[in-house]
Amino acid sequence: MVLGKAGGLSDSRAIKAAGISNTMTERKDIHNSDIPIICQACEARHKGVCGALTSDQLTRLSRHTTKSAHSREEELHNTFEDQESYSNILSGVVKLTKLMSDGRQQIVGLQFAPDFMGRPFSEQNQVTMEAATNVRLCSFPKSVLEDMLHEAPDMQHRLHQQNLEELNEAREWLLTLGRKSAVEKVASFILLIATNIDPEYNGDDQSRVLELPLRRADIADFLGLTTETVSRQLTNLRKRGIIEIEDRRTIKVPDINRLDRASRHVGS
Amino acid sequence: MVLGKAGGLSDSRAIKAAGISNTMTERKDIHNSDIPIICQACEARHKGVCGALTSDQLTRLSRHTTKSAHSREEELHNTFEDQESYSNILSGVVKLTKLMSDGRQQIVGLQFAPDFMGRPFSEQNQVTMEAATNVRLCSFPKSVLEDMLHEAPDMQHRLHQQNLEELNEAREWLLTLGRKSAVEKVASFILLIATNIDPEYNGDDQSRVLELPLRRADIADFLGLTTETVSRQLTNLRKRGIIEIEDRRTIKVPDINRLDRASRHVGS
DNA sequence: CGACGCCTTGATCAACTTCAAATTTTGTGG
DNA sequence: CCACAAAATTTGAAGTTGATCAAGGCGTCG
Repeated sequence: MVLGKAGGLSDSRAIKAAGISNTMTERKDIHNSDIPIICQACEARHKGVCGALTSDQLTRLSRHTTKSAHSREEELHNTFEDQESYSNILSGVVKLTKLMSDGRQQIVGLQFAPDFMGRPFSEQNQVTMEAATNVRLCSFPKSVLEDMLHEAPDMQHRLHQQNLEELNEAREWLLTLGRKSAVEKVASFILLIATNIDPEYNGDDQSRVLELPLRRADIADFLGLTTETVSRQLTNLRKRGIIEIEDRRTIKVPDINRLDRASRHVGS
Repeated sequence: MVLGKAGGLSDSRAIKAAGISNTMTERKDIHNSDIPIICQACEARHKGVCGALTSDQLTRLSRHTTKSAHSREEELHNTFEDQESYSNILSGVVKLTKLMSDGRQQIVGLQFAPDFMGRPFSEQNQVTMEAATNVRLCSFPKSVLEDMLHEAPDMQHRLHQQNLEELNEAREWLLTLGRKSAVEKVASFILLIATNIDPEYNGDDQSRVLELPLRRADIADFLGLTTETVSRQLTNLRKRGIIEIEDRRTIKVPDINRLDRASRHVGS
């Protein structure tokens, strides 16, 4: 992953590990003194695959690590500087899409920080990865990561866990695509975002404001609908008071339980 | 898994390991002399997770192994004789389904021999397992298998591989459910069966006869359609000469490439 | 035979798509 | 900051696909 847009003209900036500054909050507990600086503020060290590594292993891995930034709609590849690589998502949302020869398209998954991107020990699965929002990645050469996987079974295990989670999500989505109406699909999507983006609480527990990481056309590709239908169902939900549309990318959910009900019930 | 139909009245027969006979062809190369008899003819020893075990490990596992038979439509549980368990599919097809509270249903995956059923190291994923055809299982207590997984990293690895394969299939199916027309869906289903059931060749490479493991209602639940639509699209394909319907459960595919085209193209 | 389960076929209907156009938002250059 | 062009979204009207409702056929099992 990293460096993009097939053609070559890309505005992604690759930042050598050493030169990082803005996102790295270097002050931390003393316990972190042996954690590589580049890793200290990284979510992947807690919830991601890197959490399985000792500080020594982390140090070795970090020596080959490269961070990079990518802008919206950029295609992400598992290559960096001619090396095959894997990445962790540091921030942003990545969409996994499948394309048919006649142009029909389906988003088959979304990945959020601190997900791991790539498929060690597995052949291609014919999905393309695209930045849905601006995205920052932390990438390592395949070989280095694979060595690490061999010596840290826990890391393999975490990867397995993530893959199982993806399988659960894919199956949940099969139900959504196969059996839900257009409104239910849109409600399900908003709910998915609400549960994956760290929610911004708004006084009480129920009301929250969401930043949609996808534009209408992407939502449509995710839900197997058209942009027009997505738009119509959003206004449908708005008129029923289930959501408020603050601006096209931001939605307020006054009562998440009502939204949840809307994602599983046909009637009004 | 094993023993079924929630209620209790079930015609599944549990057969203690020692007493197996019919499906076990005991003659085998001398190399197999140290392979447990119960495992000798088992596909799971080659393509399944058991393939990662040494004959010693296999022997230990087989001591706690129980084979069982289940009939069509029986619900399969991860329990046997009050023990939680995992299973390998010896023969038959198992459907994984999701159910909504209002009765809508979606099949989210099919499993064929010698797939492993169960989710070591993972919480529930809210799917129910049902025998689509008559099914034979080989089950082990959870604890025994989990111990085995700990001492045989290769077995974990195979399990991971199978899960990745399931993820690929689920994502492929997301494309089918989200973006294909009814005919394309039905064609895709037949193609899926053709590639998963060991095909019965018919002279040349292209023509083959398939036994459908699902009835129309199940196919509909798999494709997110109604039985009526499935039926209509099958006759549609028949009239176009892409399939021949020998009897409701058996279909002949004269040219698999035409079927493949039908699964991805809209027109006639 | 007769009942039941399963599948097919037909007619009508509703949901979603398609086509078309208006409106809002965003980006760019002066 | 404004003007203007391009992109994204919304809205409307008409068209299609697949669902729903309703019969009828076929095969199996008692």
